[in-house]
Amino acid sequence: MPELPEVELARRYLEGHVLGLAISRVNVLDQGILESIGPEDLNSCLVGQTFVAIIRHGKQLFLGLKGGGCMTMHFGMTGSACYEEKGRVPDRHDRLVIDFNEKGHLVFNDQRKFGAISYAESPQAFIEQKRLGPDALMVSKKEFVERAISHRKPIKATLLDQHVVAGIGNLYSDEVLFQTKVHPSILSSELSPRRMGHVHRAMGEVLRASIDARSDFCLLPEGYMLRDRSAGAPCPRGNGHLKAMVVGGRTAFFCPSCQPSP
DNA sequence: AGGACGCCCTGTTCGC
DNA sequence: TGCGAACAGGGCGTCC
Repeated sequence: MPELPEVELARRYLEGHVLGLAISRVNVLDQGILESIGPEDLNSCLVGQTFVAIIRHGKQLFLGLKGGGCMTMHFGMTGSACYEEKGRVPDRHDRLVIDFNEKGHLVFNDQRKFGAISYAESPQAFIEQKRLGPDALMVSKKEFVERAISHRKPIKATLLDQHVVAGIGNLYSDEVLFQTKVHPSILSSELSPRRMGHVHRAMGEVLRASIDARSDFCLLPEGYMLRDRSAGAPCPRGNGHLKAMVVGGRTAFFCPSCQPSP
């Protein structure tokens, strides 16, 4: 499930593969993934252009165009992007293919179609239009604490709210709360600034650790619950077993012993 | 403002 | 064995 670390890895990957290539054709295989733009318009926005920068904000990617403007890309749950040097063996979940003059292709694949592609004048314009909060890796402790503490809802729901901070999904929110020993259903507004500061620090550490591990959970440090996030799995600190509960409409895994209920 | 749903979508897993 | 229900999950919309 692409969250900030996976999207950052995709950003680096695209940066290393598609910059500077001349776009010759956009082939929309499934219009369902286009958001507020049609295939023809997207085609005319892109053809003849080149990508000059790949920018990430939270879980959102922006492929900046030489002539200004950018293609936006969101991976939803199952989305991925890859560059193919030669002809690609077609996959039934390929949703959009961008051909380059140099013969390569950028393929956007998305099994469950929760992903989205659109066009924006700038990343900033898109971020404002969607009212996304600051990026989880960029936000200062001060701003994060202020924003998060102002919400009277479970801390888990606050971390998942992209308007508060952008980039955290269900899995990493569990890890951040486990690392800080905070129960997922404690109200954000009930946490002291000091503890919320700890959540901020853990958020940065967890996201960076996952990027460093190339998002391979097996390579995460010992003591990370994402190495085995399931009900009944042993607590990484040896304090019993993990438990599942629904918070803010999502399944949260936590350690009842390390993260005492409010 | 926030909670509780429902919907989108499809592959997997579970229960009968 | 086989079928359908439940589930997962990000984001958005609706109603209370």
